[in-house]
Amino acid sequence: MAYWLVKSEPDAFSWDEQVANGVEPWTGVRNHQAKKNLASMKVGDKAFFYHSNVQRAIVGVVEIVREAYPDPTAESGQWVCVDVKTVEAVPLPVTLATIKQTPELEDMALIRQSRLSVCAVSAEHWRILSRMGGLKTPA
DNA sequence: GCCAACGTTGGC
DNA sequence: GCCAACGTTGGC
Repeated sequence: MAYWLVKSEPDAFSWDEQVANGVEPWTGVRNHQAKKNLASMKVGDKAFFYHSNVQRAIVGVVEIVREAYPDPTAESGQWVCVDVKTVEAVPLPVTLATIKQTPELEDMALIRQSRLSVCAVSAEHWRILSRMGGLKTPA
């Protein structure tokens, strides 16, 4: 099982909407590296849900429930999306500022490539972030 | 609101 | 195929 981090601007699509919807197609990715990550996702993989721009924090956990298929919002058909299911909220949102202050996390793709909207997360980083976020069941 | 990083476009 | 111009993203 792999771990990921997906970004969304709360103004466009927020964690509250994700919770309300339960299962949501993760569409709109228009970056080749992010697309590659989407295409690598497997059912059962987990991802942190990150609020970019306004809040800049990890606020929730989602699970991949459908692997990459053509993004219906892309006319060309050359982009893909996955379906993600709400798992749980992060009790203590982990802010970008905190992540940057944590030496063990400084080589995360999230930090190194701030514009990448779908990032891989290592198992170790996932464990650290889960603990920081106050999650009871760090995978 | 500004700016850095980065992707894309188009002229040559 | 190079590179300048421009647009977008996201942090501050």
